[in-house]
Amino acid sequence: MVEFQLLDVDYVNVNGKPIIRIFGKTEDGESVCAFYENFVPYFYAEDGADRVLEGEPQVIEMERVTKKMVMGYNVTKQLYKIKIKDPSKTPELRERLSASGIKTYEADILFKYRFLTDLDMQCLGWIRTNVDNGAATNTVSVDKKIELKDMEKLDKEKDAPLKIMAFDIECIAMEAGNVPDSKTDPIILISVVFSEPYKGQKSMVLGTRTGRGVNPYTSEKEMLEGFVNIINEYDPDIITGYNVNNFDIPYVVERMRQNKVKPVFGRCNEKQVMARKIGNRYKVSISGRIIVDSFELVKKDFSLKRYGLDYVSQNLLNEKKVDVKHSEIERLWKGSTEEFEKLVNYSRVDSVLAMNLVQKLNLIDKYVALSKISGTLLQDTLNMGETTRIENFLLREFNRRGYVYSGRPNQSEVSRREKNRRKELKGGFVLEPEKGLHSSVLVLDFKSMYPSIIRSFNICPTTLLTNESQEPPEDVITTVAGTKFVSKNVKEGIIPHVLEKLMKKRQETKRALKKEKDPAKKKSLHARQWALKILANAFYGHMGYVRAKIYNLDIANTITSSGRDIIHKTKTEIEKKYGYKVVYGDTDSVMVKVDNETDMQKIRQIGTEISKHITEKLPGYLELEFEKFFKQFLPLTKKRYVAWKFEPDGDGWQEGIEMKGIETVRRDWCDLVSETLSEIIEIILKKGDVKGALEYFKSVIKNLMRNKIPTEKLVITKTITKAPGKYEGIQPHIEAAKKITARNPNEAPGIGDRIGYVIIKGTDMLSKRAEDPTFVAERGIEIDPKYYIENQLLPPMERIFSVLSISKSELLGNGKQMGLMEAINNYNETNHIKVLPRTETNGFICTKCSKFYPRIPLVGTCECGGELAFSSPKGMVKQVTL
DNA sequence: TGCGAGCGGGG
DNA sequence: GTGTACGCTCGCA
Repeated sequence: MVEFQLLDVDYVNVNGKPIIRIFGKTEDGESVCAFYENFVPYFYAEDGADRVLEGEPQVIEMERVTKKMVMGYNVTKQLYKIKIKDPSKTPELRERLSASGIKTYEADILFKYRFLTDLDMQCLGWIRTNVDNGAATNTVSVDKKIELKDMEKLDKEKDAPLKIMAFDIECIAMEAGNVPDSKTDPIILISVVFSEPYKGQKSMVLGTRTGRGVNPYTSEKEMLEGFVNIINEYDPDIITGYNVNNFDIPYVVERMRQNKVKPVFGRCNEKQVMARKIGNRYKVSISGRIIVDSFELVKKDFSLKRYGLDYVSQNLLNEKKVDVKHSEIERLWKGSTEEFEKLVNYSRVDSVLAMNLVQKLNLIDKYVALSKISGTLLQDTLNMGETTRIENFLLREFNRRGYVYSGRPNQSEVSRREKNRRKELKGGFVLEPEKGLHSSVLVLDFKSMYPSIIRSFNICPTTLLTNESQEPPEDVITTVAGTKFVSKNVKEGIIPHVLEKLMKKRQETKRALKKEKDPAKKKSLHARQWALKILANAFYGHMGYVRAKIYNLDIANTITSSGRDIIHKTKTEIEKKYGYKVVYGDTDSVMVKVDNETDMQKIRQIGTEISKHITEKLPGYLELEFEKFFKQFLPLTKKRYVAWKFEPDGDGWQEGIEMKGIETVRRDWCDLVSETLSEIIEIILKKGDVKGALEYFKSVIKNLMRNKIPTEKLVITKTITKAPGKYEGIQPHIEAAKKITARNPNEAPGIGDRIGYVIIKGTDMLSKRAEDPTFVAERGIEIDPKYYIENQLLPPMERIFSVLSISKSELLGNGKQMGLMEAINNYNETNHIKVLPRTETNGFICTKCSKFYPRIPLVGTCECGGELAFSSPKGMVKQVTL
């Protein structure tokens, strides 16, 4: 008997017959490959297929079947179920049929998914088989080979232990300053890190130079062969590294090709590792193993200013890279023993960090949970988007109930949909926010609004009444959008049904999570409830996604218009019944100003009371919830606000600053901006002191004018993206790079390097005044305060103050809300810029050439010399006086 | 405001 | 492999 957990599936063609291979792992950590024969590929096609495929040798059998269609209530069709020999011939047959105007169904389901769906097997699910014989094949390299004859699916929560291997390569670019080219530039070092010791070692560095801690090889070819052997012997389930998908793996594969080394380090001895270029990215696959690119996962899961390995490991792991610049690698490689050792260590640490990111941040937990729920293979869950998961999930649910799933839209269908969607799909309801700083605001949210709407109105392609629907029944729900769905009594929609299952499972999981003490189980339960939420929330978006197989604009519109209707009614009811003002609302939430109530007990009570009342009045499963309390709430525009929030936390409250649509960290801002912005927001919200915030802003400007701000806070960072000569315009970071190069040709920055610079005083054009911060600090060169005030500080600060200057004019002295302008003029007499309060304006427009500016340009006039006027969505408003 | 181009990470 | 595969930021009108 063997029990194993399913990790990956593929198939091989043996004598014209496909054999499914299931790669898995036992609880003891043995790798398994189970072969499943006699699974026949098939698809469906409409009438006429018999004629077109007459005499086709691929066809084994054509069976007449009646299938339910996904789109429209009670639509059935007579189809042919066409069984064929070779799954890879399907596209060809599909195209032939389609050329004759015959529609096909499920002819775009990958064979491995056809298998998983029909046998109802889950990725990471457990399988038990009584056969324990080694299958007679040496095409795979695993601990156990099994012929899968009789099997049983097990309901087992436990996960098999997965072996991880991280690696990183170093190479030297022939052309200095360029990224190495795998066609010409050899690999010099490969570092490898193991999650379980391999030959007693936690890590290894392979190299073509001898030295301490290096496994030496006489040539690159030999080293690559050594690398292949290590992988195959260690037999990892997961291969990771930083940017392995788009750099290391394609690079290694190409070097192997150059050196005539077979890139075979998957669990199949016959399949080479694939690294195919698609667009400007690579798609890589290693059969039987899972590639986890820690760079791509970090980028998806964490919001950071930068994603370089140095920055990422510093910020997420609090671990440091060995400090080696790319330009130094060649020198270290050719240098002294010590220098070489530094390089070896540098390489090793990079692999360690890639491994630590995966392990310490639990990067794959979420994807494991998503795979288990959606039935998508882990590798696909990692690489692909939500669409794949939803479609894999729904294929099972629809097939199980006698439906044949719709096909993927072709390019022309996609563009047709895109055109209509832009015109016709209306989004959620966003209330124009009441201007000003509000105190005591309740935030009430609809719990999973769109899923609840879908369930409440039984919204599903299979319940939608279309003109193809047979015998429209009496019991019909007419939605606010005018669409009609049969009620649940007549027939429960599949999507509402699965949503109910998912939402209930989530509640159960959350309950279990509360009781669970074991940290490992807690982690997996947490990931599970998260994945259930993500999947449930994705259905609405999916049906409104133009590439979805079950795209339906009417359904998407029904969901959003129901949402708008509900929010609208909620607002009206709250204002009518309680006399409170709804100051803002967005899609599924309303913000209610509760006079100036500050008693937290009372707040909670009012919030609960309103939610309860509204919930009772609403149809179906819709539920309004008291989410949190904003002690101070400052809306800037739709979708953008800052607030001092208090979230209920047991009997107490969790306090914090919430910012929506406002970034305090942006890569093109220097630290001074982020710091000042955060500070000002904090003063306004927590102290309610707009004047104080203004004073603070003035003091920052004062310090800037007196050259008292540390240079490092003024550094702006940009990446060199192409050769210096290829830049058309003059750009500050390029000018700074030129200066660095001129002073020290050894340190010349190249393509891909990030350049930090500051803007110094002078008469040259701005870009020419960009300077190396170290140089500026050493020489005590004066920075240009005007630049920092106008280009860096002012735009974000003005966004905050402009909404306040109107509503809080009493604080600044009546009619003298130009405080910000004064602040600047006090310290800079030559300044021409006036900050005007933003009322109905969305920017500025030239009176002469009509060029639009979101903000007043520095020079105060348009490029063409024309004068600027306020622009509003309704047109030009009034003249700007400068 | 609304859209298209272009780049990220890696050495 | 029953393949065709981003997603955000920035500059420009």
